Amino acid sequence: MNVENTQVQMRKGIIEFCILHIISRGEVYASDMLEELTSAKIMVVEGTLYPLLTRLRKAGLVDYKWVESSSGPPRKYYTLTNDGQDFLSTLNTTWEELIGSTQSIIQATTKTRKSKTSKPTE
Amino acid sequence: MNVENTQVQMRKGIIEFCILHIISRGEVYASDMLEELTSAKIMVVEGTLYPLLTRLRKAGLVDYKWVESSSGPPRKYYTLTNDGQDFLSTLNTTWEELIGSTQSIIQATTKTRKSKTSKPTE
DNA sequence: AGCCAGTACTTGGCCATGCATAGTACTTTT
DNA sequence: AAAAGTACTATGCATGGCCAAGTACTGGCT
Repeated sequence: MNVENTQVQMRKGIIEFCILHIISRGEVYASDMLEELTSAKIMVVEGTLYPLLTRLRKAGLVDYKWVESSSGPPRKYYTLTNDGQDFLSTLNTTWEELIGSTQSIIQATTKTRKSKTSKPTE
Repeated sequence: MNVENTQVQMRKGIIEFCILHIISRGEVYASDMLEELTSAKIMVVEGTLYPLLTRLRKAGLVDYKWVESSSGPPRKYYTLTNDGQDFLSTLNTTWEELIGSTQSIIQATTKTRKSKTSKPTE
């Protein structure tokens, strides 16, 4: 149990959320997404992103089309499906609730504690 | 890939963060923590909390002492160790960075997109 | 005393995600 | 033709949340 690992765990699920957001703003392919995530200080590697995109496609949340590139192999440009947009809307709500809940916990002071059952330190 | 599962994944690691915060505010036992998490709308069940507390103890981040109860079996009252406090400090920074990064992604508008390599939809 | 309900904690197994690593395929450069 | 670069694919591992069943202690009830 080290800090690095906990930081990884904290990001689980959030990466998916971010990817959906990025795709929702316009057609992109994998390297575009990696660039945006990196510039936002969310470090993601290929081995994480590609399997995730495959999962999203199999779930019907995103779709893609092949577009030939002038410099290399063709690229998969992704778009959100209707289901994907609904999914993202739900996640937006979930995210806000999660932030709110967490903030309420980390900002709570000791006086919040209901001393109904707790009063050790004897 | 359903919403429920994604919501579960989003909370990974964050639960650990919240638990450490709750313990940092004073001695508590498991039911106290469950109560605080529930009132903050973070649904956690015993099967999640107890193994987590065991992990934290084995990692030396928390410690506990047995306190007899007037209504049932004795309870484990948890406290943060020095290592636990250091760990929590680091996580606080991680949390703020994660929030900031995610907000920057979900609030970005299309104009943010660097059209260096991307310009399909022809 | 014997039994049941409530409280607190424990354990084993399942599933999904992030990631490391290696590999395939296509294009351009030399 | 060989090498380098780009884009995508596939496999296997580690971790955490959760379900479910189980253990152990206490107090109330008959």
